[in-house]
Amino acid sequence: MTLKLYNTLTRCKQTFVPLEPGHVKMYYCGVTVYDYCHLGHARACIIWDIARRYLSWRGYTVRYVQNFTDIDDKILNRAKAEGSSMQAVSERFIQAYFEDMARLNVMEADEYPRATHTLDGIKRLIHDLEQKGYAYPASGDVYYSVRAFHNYGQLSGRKLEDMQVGAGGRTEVTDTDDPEAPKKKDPFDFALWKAAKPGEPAWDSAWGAGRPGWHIECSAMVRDRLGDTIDIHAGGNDLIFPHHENEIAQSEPVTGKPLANYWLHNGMVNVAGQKMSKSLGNFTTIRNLLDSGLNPMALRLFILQAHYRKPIDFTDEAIASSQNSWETLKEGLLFGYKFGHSLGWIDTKDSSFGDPAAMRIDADSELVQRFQTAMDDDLNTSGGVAVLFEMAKELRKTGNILTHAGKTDTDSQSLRQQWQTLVVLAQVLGLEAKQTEETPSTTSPVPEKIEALIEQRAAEKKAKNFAAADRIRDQLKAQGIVLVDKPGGLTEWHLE
RNA sequence: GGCGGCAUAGCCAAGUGGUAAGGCAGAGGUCUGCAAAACCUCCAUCCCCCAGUUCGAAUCUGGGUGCCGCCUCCA
Repeated sequence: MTLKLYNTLTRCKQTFVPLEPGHVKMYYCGVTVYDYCHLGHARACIIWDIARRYLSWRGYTVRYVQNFTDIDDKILNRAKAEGSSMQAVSERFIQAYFEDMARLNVMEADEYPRATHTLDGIKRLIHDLEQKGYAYPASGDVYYSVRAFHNYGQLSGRKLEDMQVGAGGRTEVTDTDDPEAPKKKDPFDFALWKAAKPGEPAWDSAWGAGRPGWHIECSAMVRDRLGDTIDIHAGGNDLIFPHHENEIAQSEPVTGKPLANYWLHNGMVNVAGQKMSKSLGNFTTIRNLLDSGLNPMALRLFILQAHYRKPIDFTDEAIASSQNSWETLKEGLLFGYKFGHSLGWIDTKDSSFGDPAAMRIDADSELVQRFQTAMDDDLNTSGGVAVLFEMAKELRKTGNILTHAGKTDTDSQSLRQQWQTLVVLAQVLGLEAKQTEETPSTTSPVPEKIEALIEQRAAEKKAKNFAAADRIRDQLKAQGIVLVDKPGGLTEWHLE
């Protein structure tokens, strides 16, 4: 079986073949750190986290690099508004980023280059572009000459003559507010270097003090950290044009090589059918969402239910559905912790128990194969999740039978295999159930007391004082203790 | 104006030529004093519309309709 990925550059699904067998160089265009991350960022981060996890699971050694854009007008504006500095603002939101991602169980990248740490590489690249005739200085700024690059538009599939300048509605052709407009030879040219403005951070350069434009940092970081050509370049589909188009234009004339072999783009998160974005004001931050009680794994499921290239709609109903879905999956994932001991598994107390890295599963089993087939098809996560649910429901059922009947017909080792397969595959999607989620720390119930109450309830039932019997049941329920009446007048209890 | 995408049950969603995965929600039954839990069962003759190709179409082709994204802030 081969992994196929949809490549924006070629507009089709292609068999993934890395530059170097067994190794993958992957770069994800990360966030501009001027505010807390919202659900849209969560989607991108989770999807590329899963791409990376899946590649690793498929046996590749993945080198995963993600940048932080920490030089930007929006960061500066925020710093000004707060009477703070650009550095202080970006540090704060980088910290917040790490906090949010840890909660979402997004693995850390191998490296997190920042624009402010890549100035040498940026200046070198601009210098090379200038030497080769792709860039020109203009009163302290340096611009990229779009018409000098014949392949311009290859990624986004557009021609310069077909594009409307300012169609995005933010700049107008004759806009006098755009101070760069008169300096550009062509309206489509973009800034590689911006001359310093008074009171703003600036770095020395051959063109005078200033700061880099937005697109150049990614070209420079990829080159510095991963080399001239990488395997996978990922990001939101709103970055295809101009950001990724410009990255190609900046890198390829200098190196003479493709910047990336596979360009992968995720779809947007929508609210009421429209893209979630800062400018529309319809965004929800990750931390707000999680602080309001949404389980991070439920949020993952929300994102995984749809294919990564399609838009997904953020609604209360969808979130509630994901929350309930997670409860189902979680029961399957916790099976080993709840029943392993009673099934005679001897290692349930070991520190490595439940660790997917220590588990060996049957890679040829039908379920694993189905999972892999789905994921091999351009990361069809919703197909993969379906396999997880089938396994989780089966385990939940067995667990329920164990709770209610005390025994099961399925043999212990086979159950162990089923459980481990679920845990391992869930881990590939970054879905993990913490054992601690299960046990409420509020009250540790005293078994003798409960037994006494159960006996008391049985007596009340016998005397047909059902109201009194129900009060006892409700009282225990409030403490998280669920009573199970079984045939023959027996009552058992377990924690919720 | 240019480029691209999407349309499948009450909701979300996979499936891209062989007769509709999965999730959420819902219904009936068993059990029960009633519940809860559990167990069993059910839940799209059909995939936006029209025409065509084919033995066979949700899937391919042509034409519509509707919605969305990008066109120098963007994940």
